[in-house]
Amino acid sequence: MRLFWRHGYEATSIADLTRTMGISPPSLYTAFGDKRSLFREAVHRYLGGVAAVVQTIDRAETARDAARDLLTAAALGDTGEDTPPGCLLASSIVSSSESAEDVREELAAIRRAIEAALKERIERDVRAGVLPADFDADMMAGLVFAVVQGMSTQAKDGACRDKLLKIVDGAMLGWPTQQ
Amino acid sequence: MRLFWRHGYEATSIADLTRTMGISPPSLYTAFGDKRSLFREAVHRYLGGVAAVVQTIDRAETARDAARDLLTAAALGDTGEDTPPGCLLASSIVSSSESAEDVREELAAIRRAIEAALKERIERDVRAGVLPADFDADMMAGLVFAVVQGMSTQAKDGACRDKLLKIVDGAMLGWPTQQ
DNA sequence: ACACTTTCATAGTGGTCAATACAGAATAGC
DNA sequence: GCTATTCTGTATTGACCACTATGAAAGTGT
Repeated sequence: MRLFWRHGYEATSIADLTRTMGISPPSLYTAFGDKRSLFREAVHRYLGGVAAVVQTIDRAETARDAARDLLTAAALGDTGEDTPPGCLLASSIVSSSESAEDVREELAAIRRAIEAALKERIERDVRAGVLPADFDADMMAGLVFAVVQGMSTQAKDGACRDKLLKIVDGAMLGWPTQQ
Repeated sequence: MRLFWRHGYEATSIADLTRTMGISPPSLYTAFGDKRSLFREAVHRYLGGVAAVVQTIDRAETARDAARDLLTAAALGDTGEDTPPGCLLASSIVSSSESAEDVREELAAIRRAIEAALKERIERDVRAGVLPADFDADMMAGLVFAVVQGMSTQAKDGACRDKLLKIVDGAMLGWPTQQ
């Protein structure tokens, strides 16, 4: 997983993977099918399942908490001491060859699904009066995920954890103050 | 340039380039040296030079204008009708193999340079009293560039222009109201 | 102890990569 | 008209890609 995380999907070769995992290519293929399936497995382990992420969003105290939790988790995950910089989901396939386009689209679908869950969580708070009626769920969910994506690249560019946590604070400035 | 823009640096092959440009490999190599130099040339044409971008930031009326202009230009550029979705600078090398790591670092340096220029522009406005004394330049410049990066990925994921322009508005909510 | 199944690594498969050697065409100089 | 020189396209280079066929080694049941 670390290799995909560090170098992305296409730049990670089967030979790299077998060398690191200490197994031979046929073992890898009988265990995982093909490179694509192995990558899917890595993404699943990374996220702990899309459903789990969506559930965490739904069960947050408020939409604001959900947004801040997502951003903070991303900032911390992007700058873990024992893990590669950046986010596997955000950075492992951004631009791809046509042969990997469908893998890219799978990741994009996951990103959209999580963003949609946050948007619905925001709309729920708007309906409940927790957030103002003119609070734009589409805008704020989009902003949160743009920032998640952007922080991943910044981490790869060398940004430190404090920098990313500042960005999280900056991204939350548009939310109404608690009171 | 369009090929690099659409598929990224590593996923674009010399064969793709020569086919599209209508020239043969030796012509390309005598004209540009190698793939790396050709890519550098493409980035230069895309940005119109880093110095020009920095100058635009410096010459903006206010730091706020500079930030909004950057974000808006990115949102429009990411969703041009006649150009590939996303941003060449932001998306053409995010994760790379070790052999392309130095090209990636070159792009990262450009991104950092532009962000640093915006940060300094903000600090100038803080010193001049245009922005409050506690306005965090590092935070807001970081936020702007995280959003620029994130919008590029969202555009590649299929986001439309209106969505990105909304995100721009969201990213600007943290700035003090004009008056 | 022996036949049989399963496991796994070596050694390749065809294909594509960035980059170039070389041969033929076109142009210039006289 | 003829040689010399500069281009340009084809074909090739060695390296690496995802993936697999084959054969050796290790168990396992009797």
